[in-house]
Amino acid sequence: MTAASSTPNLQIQLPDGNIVEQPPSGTSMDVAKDISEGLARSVIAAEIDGSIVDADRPFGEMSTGDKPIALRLLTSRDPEALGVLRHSAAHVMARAVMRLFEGVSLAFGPTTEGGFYYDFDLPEKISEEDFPKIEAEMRRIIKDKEPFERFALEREEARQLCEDLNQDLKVEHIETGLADQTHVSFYRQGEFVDLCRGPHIPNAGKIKAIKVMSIAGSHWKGDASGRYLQRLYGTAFFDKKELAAYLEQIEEAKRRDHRVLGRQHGLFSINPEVGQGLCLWLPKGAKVRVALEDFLRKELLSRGYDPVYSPHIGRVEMYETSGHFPYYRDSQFSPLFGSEVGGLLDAWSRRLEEGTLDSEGEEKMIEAAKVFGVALPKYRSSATVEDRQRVLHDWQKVNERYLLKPMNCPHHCHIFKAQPRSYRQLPLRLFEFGTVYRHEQTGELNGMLRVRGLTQDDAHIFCTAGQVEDEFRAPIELTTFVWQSVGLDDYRVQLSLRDPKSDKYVGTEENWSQAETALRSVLEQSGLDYNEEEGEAAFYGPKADFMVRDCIGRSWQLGTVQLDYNLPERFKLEYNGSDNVAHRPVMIHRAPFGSLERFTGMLVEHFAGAFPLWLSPEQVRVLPLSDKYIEYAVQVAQQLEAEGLKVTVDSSGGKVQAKIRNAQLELVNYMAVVGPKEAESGQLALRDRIDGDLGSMPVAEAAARLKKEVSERQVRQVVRTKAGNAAVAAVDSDAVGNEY
RNA sequence: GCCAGCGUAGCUCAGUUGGCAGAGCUGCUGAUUUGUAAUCAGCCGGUCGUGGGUUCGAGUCCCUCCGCUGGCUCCA
Repeated sequence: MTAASSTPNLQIQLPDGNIVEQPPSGTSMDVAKDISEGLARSVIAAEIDGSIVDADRPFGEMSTGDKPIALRLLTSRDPEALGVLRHSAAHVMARAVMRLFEGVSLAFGPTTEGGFYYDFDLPEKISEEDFPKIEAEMRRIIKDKEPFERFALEREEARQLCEDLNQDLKVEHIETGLADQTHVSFYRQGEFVDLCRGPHIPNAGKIKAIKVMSIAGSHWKGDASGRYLQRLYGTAFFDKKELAAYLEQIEEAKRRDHRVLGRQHGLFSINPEVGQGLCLWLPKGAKVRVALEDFLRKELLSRGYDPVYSPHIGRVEMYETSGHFPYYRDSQFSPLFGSEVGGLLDAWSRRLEEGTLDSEGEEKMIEAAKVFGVALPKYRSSATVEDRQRVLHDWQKVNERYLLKPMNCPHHCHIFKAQPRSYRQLPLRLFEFGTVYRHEQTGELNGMLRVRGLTQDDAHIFCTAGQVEDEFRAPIELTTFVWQSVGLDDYRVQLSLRDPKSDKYVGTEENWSQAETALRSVLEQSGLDYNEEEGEAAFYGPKADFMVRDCIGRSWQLGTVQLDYNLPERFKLEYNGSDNVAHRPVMIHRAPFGSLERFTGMLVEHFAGAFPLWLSPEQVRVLPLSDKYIEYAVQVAQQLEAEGLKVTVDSSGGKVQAKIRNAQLELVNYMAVVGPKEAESGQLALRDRIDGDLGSMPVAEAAARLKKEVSERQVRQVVRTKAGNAAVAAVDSDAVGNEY
């Protein structure tokens, strides 16, 4: 197609298999132009041999050998293109900020799931009032349609350039983060030059819709002790309609906020006087939880789990054995001491460990302990800090210290140990809805999603190494079953494996590779969508975490299945094998819900408060036409209750229209209107929250209908249609079972 | 824990340059006796998150603490 030149042309293979030729200076854009001007206009970037690059990168820079270069032209229709657009929009935003503010130091500006951000260090505080002028400046930049021009420099030149530009964070990054690079790339857009890996869109005019979303704090390279930066969030799209839809989705998420709906519908309450992060389950919320617990308990019992119970506190020594106490000390509530001097010795011991206790302070501690009647004769004669700590620790051991339990597993390990175990008893599956307490940082607390007192649907499976595969498969099947039962069918799994280069892991090499192979093969067989993350495993074993996507597209990390080689070792768990020799079991932690608090909060948002019948705290409300029919209404309610349904009677005055409106707004699944006709014939007029009036029918018929819906755990997915419109619409009124 | 914003009745919110604390819903009382998304009237309800300061005077301006929200860091 193009004229031959002295250097040999490169072969470019298009997705349809066709091969075109380009000189080494040719670009993806040139290929596009050869195909059509229209295509060239819509090209955003290119995928070359699997990596995404600028559309104007010469092929010569990227040719790796004699194979044809695989080229895919990306337009706004390709999902990858949006990321490129947003990254460029981040540059545009940074450029606008530099035009508007003095002394801006640029950090990083990556894309995120919903848009992008850019971190800045600048003397002035950016506030929301600045957003309109930042957006206006961005629009001016976009209107100029200036290109993004890439150039590469040697590291030292690059460092010098950043220094000349007064970009000290970039200088630091070149010196540290990019220390192993010989060349680094920059992008220039008009007066704005930024150290950047790219790729970028051909010119700023491709950005059709932008919005600056929010401002927040962040830290340089994520180090909480590092330099404090201001993070400006924004988003960008190829189309104004897409931006509007995105903003609408955010509004929708706000309307579904479980904290708002939880209060509005009387599900739960979190009150600072009760305690930060400690939730009160109000009767209606508790009914939802009971339904979830009953459902799961029944499943577990039928799947070979044994119920157990354990107390809310346990001796600190047990958590020293498990390793939780020393390792997670800062996110636990302080220990409860059997003796009033316990707190003093604890603080004393910590100071010794931190090395923050001078001899004067040490003397004061000794004196203070004496006041409490505690003499520690061996303390002074102990030479080393370790010996002194041991003296304190020995005293603490005989004087009880308890921890509000942060984990159930140590208790369950002791249940395993409570009797001699034979291989014939394995796998042993112990489950408990165990409430644990963790002193989460104040800034982390979030409604029911992050609390300080939470109930895990916890279980620990003790099994032989050979049983790992089966015992890993079963909880995964259970988890997916449980989620489908509540109407969640969009999920994926993250398999977290060890980092082969690290030595922080416990357990033998053989166990790990055997376990990782087993987990991978289970996930492979299950057909689940999963990805592997090397280095993300816990130090004690590999794990599979479940991410669920709710009906408005948000991801939640909920259930988990984790292998553990550590606790059986620490608690010296053993079973007698068929060879009559003691063996160490493998332990599996698993929780399909994660925590009842978080799971319920997520469900509230997923259903926008409108629970399916089987989970609903108020399944039927009987509405007497007037006071005259309250008696009959109560009778109907009793009949429905006798069938196991959750029923209330609205005995307030007023018209039935008002009662219906209230019941609809309170998301009661079914209404039963009763008046003279029904009272005479032993009927009720059933009204469905979703489909409206279903007509009169005998009470028994209505009960049977609802019982069927409950037992099938039907999820008739509900979606709010428009802003402020409380109407709920069935996506598919013929939906049965768990499908929607 | 760090940064920013916010805190007025049970809930949602108004409250002007500093000048007598308001509305709707909820709740209570009464009237109404109702057929598939709002019957009417009256009443109750607040040390304006806490403590201090500036001022003749503070919901409003300043400081402290507490709490909430968003983000950062963390998440066994």
